[in-house]
Amino acid sequence: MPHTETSPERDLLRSAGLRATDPRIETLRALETHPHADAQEVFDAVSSVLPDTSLQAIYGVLSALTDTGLVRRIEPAGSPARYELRVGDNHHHIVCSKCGAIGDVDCAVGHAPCLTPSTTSGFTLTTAEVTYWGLCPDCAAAPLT
Amino acid sequence: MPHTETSPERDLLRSAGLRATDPRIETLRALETHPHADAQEVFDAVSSVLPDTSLQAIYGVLSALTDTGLVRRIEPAGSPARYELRVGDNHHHIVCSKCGAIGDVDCAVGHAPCLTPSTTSGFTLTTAEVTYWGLCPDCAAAPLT
DNA sequence: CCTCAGTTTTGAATGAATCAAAATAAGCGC
DNA sequence: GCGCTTATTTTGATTCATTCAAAACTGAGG
Repeated sequence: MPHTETSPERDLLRSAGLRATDPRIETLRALETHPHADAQEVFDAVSSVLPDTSLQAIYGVLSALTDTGLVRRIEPAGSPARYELRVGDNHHHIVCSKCGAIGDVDCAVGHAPCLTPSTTSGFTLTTAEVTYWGLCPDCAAAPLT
Repeated sequence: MPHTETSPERDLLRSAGLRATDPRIETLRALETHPHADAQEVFDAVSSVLPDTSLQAIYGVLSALTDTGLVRRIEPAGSPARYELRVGDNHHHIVCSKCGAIGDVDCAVGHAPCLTPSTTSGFTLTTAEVTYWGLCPDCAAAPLT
């Protein structure tokens, strides 16, 4: 009888109109523990609790969660897609250009105007996305490798 | 005797310390004609002039040009890598979330401060990248398909 | 014009992600 | 609680963009 009991993850799934399955519940838990994990990392984490889970199931879960807005997908250049729980929304990401590590960055200061482009080539603008690039603490500390 | 004559592309390559080969010259020309082209599109354009060129050669050319800063590589989520000639640097990109088309956008207004994050999770910041998302004129005109 | 390192060709391999059919199970109504 | 229906997962194969590697070639300095 898998997960007859209630849980925050179960409620979250149900309120989004999704069935509360074990892989989905464990995927949400994995993302709590591993922010910015990619599909493989989520799979590894879920597998340790549900050994019969397939990687394809994880892809399916992640895309269902992304479609319903429970999870956000980020795709930095040169990195596989990464996922994070949607927690409010005022933050961007900083990516280590050496090792690919990702950090959260609070919304830039003084910027409501910043993200308004001056021209849009005829496009209808819906969102602006900011990605910062730099070095994570570890890579900055080991510049000579 | 391929390209003994001088040309803007040849000079550009030589001044970057690269050998002026036909595939490189034609790749630069292809990017003048096709801004934001991906490797396949560059290959198609170059092939029409140099039928013996291989796709792998194009990948090699693009990575040499990118490494020397002659060309900039952009990688919007869900799109293969795209390339553009480095022309000054005050612009960002707007991507059509429906068809993937890309447009240039002049630097956002009033923004020197905008791209300064308030916290950086311990990362050393080097650059900030802005990507706008929206609908291109064509996709905005055909919302019912 | 010759030589050699930088390039390209040719052919194969990788990694991330998607597709599809069959098997399974969540949660509705009874 | 019990089936039924449909959403979800499993299983297995496939696509696409990109990279790797060895051999053949060629630009350009001497």
